[in-house]
Amino acid sequence: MSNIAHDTEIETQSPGGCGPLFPAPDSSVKSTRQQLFEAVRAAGAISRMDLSRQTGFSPATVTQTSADLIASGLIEETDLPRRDSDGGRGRPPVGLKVRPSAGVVIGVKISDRSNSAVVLDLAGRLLGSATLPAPPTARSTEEILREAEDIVRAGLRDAGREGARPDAIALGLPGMVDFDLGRVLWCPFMEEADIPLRDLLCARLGAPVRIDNDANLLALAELWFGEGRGLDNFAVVSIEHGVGMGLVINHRLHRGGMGHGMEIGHTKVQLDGALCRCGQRGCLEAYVADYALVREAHTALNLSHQNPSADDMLETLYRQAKEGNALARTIFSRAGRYLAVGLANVVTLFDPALILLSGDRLRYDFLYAEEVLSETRTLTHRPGRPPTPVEIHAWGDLVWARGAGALALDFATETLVG
Amino acid sequence: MSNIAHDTEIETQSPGGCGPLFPAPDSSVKSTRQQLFEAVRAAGAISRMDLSRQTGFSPATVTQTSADLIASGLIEETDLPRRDSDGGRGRPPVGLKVRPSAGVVIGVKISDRSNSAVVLDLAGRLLGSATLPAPPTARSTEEILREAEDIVRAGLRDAGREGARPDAIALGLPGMVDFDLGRVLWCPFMEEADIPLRDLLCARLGAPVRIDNDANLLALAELWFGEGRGLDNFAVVSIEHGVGMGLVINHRLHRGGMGHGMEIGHTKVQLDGALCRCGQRGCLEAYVADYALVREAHTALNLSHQNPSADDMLETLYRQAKEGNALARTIFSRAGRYLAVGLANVVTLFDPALILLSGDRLRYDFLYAEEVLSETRTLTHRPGRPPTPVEIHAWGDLVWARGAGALALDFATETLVG
DNA sequence: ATATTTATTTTGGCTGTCAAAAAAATAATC
DNA sequence: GATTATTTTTTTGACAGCCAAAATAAATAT
Repeated sequence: MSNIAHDTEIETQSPGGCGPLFPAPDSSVKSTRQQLFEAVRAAGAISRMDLSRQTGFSPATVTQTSADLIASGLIEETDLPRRDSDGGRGRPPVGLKVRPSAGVVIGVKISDRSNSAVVLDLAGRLLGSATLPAPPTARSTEEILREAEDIVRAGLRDAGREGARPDAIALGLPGMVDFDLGRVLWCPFMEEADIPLRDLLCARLGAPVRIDNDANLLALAELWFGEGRGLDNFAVVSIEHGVGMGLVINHRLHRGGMGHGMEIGHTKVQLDGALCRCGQRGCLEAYVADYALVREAHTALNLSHQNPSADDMLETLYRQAKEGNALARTIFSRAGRYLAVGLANVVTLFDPALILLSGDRLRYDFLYAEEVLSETRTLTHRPGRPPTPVEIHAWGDLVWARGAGALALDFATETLVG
Repeated sequence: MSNIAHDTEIETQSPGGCGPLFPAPDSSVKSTRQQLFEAVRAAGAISRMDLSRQTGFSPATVTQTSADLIASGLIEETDLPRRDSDGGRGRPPVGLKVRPSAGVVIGVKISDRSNSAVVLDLAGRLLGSATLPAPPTARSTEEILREAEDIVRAGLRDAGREGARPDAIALGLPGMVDFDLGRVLWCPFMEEADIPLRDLLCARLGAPVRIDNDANLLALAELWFGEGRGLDNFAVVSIEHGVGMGLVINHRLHRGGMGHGMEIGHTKVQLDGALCRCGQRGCLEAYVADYALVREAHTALNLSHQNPSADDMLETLYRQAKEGNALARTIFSRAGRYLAVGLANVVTLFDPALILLSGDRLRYDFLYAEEVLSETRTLTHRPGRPPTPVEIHAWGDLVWARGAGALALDFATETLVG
């Protein structure tokens, strides 16, 4: 017979109701105006009917709202490339596109090698860019501010808009950045910590500013301009000095519970493993980052009497591996295996639709080798399910700035259109 | 001078526009009616003014909509507990609460030990429950359907609603479940694979059905009835036969890119590590799951001549560890260390506001020991940031069914209120 | 009793959205 | 070349939803 049992500890939950508690009214709902504007920008050029079909708004609403957006100078009519689909009968559609001069935004990336900036119009098109060498030393907040100012100015000059006041500026840098508060909690090349950089920049540059972690910028670059545009969710993993990750969930960048970046570099791939610069052992970064490879190269290449720079050392190690030096090869191959474990864990935990690998070209041959990808596939093999695709995406040096540009674009759109 | 460089590969992206591409009009927007209903349920009992303040709708709208909801028989007025805050001057507020008889839903959990069900009213209150032993053998789809029917009937009987037609039923089971398609891709105790169980159940039980992975149910139980109600995001990790995880992001259960559960159990904690039943090596599960412990117990306890059940063996191992048997202790302590690595990786990657540990009481002493939690803290230590809280949450056996109840409640709400 | 305070309802109006009809602009057909 | 078919876009009129402000209700304080 039925062995019915009551669960007494649950019975007592009555006073408070049930269901998720929402802290504030959901602010993520965009106005029709903004939705349509963004759909126009996403499409490049699109007819009113297609807009209606894509967004679900009625043709009447699209006509009205687009008239409104045109009157505001935000979009304009344009020719539409001939669509060969059905004969071409009927009234030909007229395209809508973002009016380029509706706004200007700037995306900036500050790093320990070079600073760069892109200048974009409100349609997301590149108006100009600039790259300036960055000092290799630790820098004060004041220096960072000046560098930001310089690179912004150089970018505007290249775009032929000297002295223009951008509608939004976004700046990315490595380290721990609290996006919501606009503070740099820690940055590898900054002397000070916990700096309210966003507000300082805002005051200095006379434009609204957002700051973010550079790994997030990569994800934004893919989401806005690259592979990720059509995907519900994906992860971008980048190997530079550290190992970073940006995660897009449901078409939006996910910044984690505390508002900081996702730190794949410090996931543990080995219990009691190699020492990481964070002080812990077994971090992925301690196996695949620059300094980890250099550390091993130091031993393997027997270069301890010289004192070459880290970059040179890495270069040498890389060359030797390519020439067939077994020791040098094992260094890369071990790093590669651990990288595969790290990637596999991301796949297993998040199950993203795609993983994009990004970073310095130097590393492609070894760390992004087919061997690593195949090991990742092995480690995540699930019967009956296709393996998560892992792609290597090589961009130019301006990706980061481009991602920052996307962030700025998003911000400016809210201000100008919303 | 400025070392300006153009990035040619980007210049050529013009045709397609930029920004995320949204596949379909965002369907996640709820009607005012439903938002207010859910706010009432979340609060338990709440005045119209408080409702207005919480949801951001004007008092006028709240009055109108609540009148509408009352007319539909979904909510009703109620007394409000005296609020001592300010003197108690002015017109006393009138409470609103969900009308209990507005609907009935059932949450069901099928497992390899016992099946259970809870019957809830639309306010989320427990009307009745039932638990029936489950056969330890592999079961056919037909058997699962019959068991589901039985446990639903037993639940309704316990709730004194024999023969009632529930407004929604949700069912959870271990394994791989495709929520969106309503299919069981694989379940440890089912003979067949890739079964459209949702639709089969729907036909059999005559009510709308949803099915989900049991780890997700735990997360839903916490989100609706437990610790997670007030949190933006959190993870629930459960150790049973396998190791599962449910992840709540932004007040919503995240089901992963492919729609399946997050599989923390198969994250790799050791390169070339212990063999897992999934065929791979180094999975967390291969160190902390039942069968892993039993495997080691087999060696340690020197019981190979007998043939005790896995449960008995675990019990023996546990007792011996408690009595001070060093070998038995090392088994648990190693498992604990790997669990710490697994948890640390979740913290590092997701940065959730809270991690809840859930599972069988038996395991609390060793796998959920303070030692493990402290190791997790060590492995995730970030200077300047407080450690991610990890809590052990002990529920009764009905948690899973309760989580399924939440899922059913959500479904029924949409149908009845939306 | 009267003033004060807080909650709720009523009123009137505004905004956004849509369905349906009309208009516009083309190709196909006779 | 006129007519018809087809597709896009605009116009029209109406309705739903939400709100601000005023009015009403129900209590406490004086």
